[in-house]
Amino acid sequence: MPEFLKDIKRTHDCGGLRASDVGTRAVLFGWVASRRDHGGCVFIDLRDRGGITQVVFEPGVSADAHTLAGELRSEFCIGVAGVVHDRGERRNPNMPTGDVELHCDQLTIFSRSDTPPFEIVDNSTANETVRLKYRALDLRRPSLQRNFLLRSQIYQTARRVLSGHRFLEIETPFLVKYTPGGARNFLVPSRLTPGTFYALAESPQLFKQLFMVAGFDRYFQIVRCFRDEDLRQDRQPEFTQIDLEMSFVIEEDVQAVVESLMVALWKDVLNLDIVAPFPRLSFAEATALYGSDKPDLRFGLPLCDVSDVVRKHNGGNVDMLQKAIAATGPEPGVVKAWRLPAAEASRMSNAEVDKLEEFVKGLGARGLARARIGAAGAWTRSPMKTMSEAMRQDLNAAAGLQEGDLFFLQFGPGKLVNTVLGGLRLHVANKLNLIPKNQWKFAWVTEFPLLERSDDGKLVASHHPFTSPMAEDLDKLESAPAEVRARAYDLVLNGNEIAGGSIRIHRADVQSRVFKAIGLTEEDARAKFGFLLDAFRHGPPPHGGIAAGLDRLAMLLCGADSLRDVIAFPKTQKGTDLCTEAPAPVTSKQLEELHIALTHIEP
RNA sequence: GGGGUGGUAGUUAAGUUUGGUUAUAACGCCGGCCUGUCACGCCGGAGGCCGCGGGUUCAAGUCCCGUCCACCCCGCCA
Repeated sequence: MPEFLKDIKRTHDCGGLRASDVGTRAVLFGWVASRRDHGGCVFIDLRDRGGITQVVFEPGVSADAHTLAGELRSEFCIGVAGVVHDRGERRNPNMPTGDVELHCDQLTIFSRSDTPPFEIVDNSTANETVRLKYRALDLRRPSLQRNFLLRSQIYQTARRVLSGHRFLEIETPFLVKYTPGGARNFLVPSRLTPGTFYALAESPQLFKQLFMVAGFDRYFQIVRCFRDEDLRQDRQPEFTQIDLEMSFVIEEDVQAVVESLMVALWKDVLNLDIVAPFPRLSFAEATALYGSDKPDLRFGLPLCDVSDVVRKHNGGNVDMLQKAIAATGPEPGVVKAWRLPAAEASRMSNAEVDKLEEFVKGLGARGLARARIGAAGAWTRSPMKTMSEAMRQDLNAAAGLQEGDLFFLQFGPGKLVNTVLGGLRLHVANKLNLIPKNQWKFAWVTEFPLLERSDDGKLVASHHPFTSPMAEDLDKLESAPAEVRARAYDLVLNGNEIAGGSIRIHRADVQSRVFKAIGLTEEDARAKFGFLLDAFRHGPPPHGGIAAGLDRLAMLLCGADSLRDVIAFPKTQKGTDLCTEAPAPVTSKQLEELHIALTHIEP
């Protein structure tokens, strides 16, 4: 008696059989996706990662197999052998294998299954919580299997493209020295040196710069990074980057490599031809027009800065606007407007418009000044009734307002105004379905500010302290440091930041001026990055690089809604893994070994 | 740290506004019948700490307070 696995080997996967296989014997292994038991005749949909094939059990073909098939239930793992038959008139056009079926004459049940906690189907309605708990079952769903197939293709393409550009794949440590600034690190206690800690690397940044000093010239790595920050739909505490660094380059060289990678990814994964080079816009343009440094360019509807108009009229007899432009300090007050043209505005009821105020309050706004434009530029339903006619007319002209338009004003610190109006632009566009599907709008956002104010008003590096300032702004490093632009660039796709990088500083004099600008003394710098500064004393090449978020790329290429659908074992928003129940307490013995005592919390 | 949405059979939801008999449905599950289904069909059945803890009340899924969990967002993410 021939045995499955030993004598009877798999001949196809469950997506492979076609009309051309009719008449041949085939052996399939997989899981019972569904059964339709007609008593005298049993149908099984058999699923594996390749697809689904209908298997038929009839007493006339094999009484044993037919009897055993009566025991089959969802998610039993089985092997079947038999002859491939043409389904003729009864074919199923909805399945790739729908022209054929396997008439099973040998069946083995490898293992049985409890009733699954949710149905293993593509359009599963099961709550994500229960799916994450039973992640292995969730990962059986064809749509998730496809996501990981595409993700695997991304690794292959990245390696092929970058190797083709002479990049060397070299690994860097995860257990690294804690460096302050930037993302919060996960800490790992050292048992061998009690009282000291490693940090989990938030990125290989400093190591890849050492590679350039080492003369590797071009490095890349598909690398896990760890950041102990709050999670989002597009942010996980551990995530994967396609990280690269190149010597003897300027911005365009790095960007060209990334563009070639994107072109190849879209071709290999989606068989789409995207056009490079991608358009460029400066950080100043992006935030001015879209209120964001990662603008969604699939639709227009830009913002409009009307600070000058309001300033010219000294607030136009509206108290809150007067106060807004009078604000001074590190964050001068701005007034920005957003116009929703009549065609779209007519699709929003006044009640819906009023609801937008609640939405923007959630973004941190105090309120939402707004108006519907009536005949002859009159403002209706506006809370700013005291506004002077002169300023109203100037605002109409500045924003290009026409009858039927909706008009929104936001004022205050520039960053908040941009968050609010940029968020409103996206919110309304989503609500009104103004964002075209199946479009890929890549863009480089360039000329980021080198420095920014932290909460306590001190200047900090906005990217990292090794980012090179733009040559034309170098002389402002001491006189107007906040205005210095960096040789930094982000790649943006459909409103997502998918890569970010910069040309680095390789000159010691520039590096110490940047340290000085962020209030870092020579001693501080040595304590924090001494190993890098030491290396840079021995002929560092000019260099720059970038890191692309592989998970976000996978999410976009898969059309997934969340990073959790392209990461095999993702964390929840509180950073827990519902499948393994990490993080978890450890024993007091383990803590003792590490010389760690818990305060306030019992182990 | 802050704002919002949700939690009711295995699953997805209704019921909560206005407290009142035995908490409803679909899918799934179990048993029976069925040789052409593919959302199979027909007959029968089981299945509930209404997230958890307190309170108000003659009476709480429903009202109040607290808390936990999940999701979305702001801050944060050099």
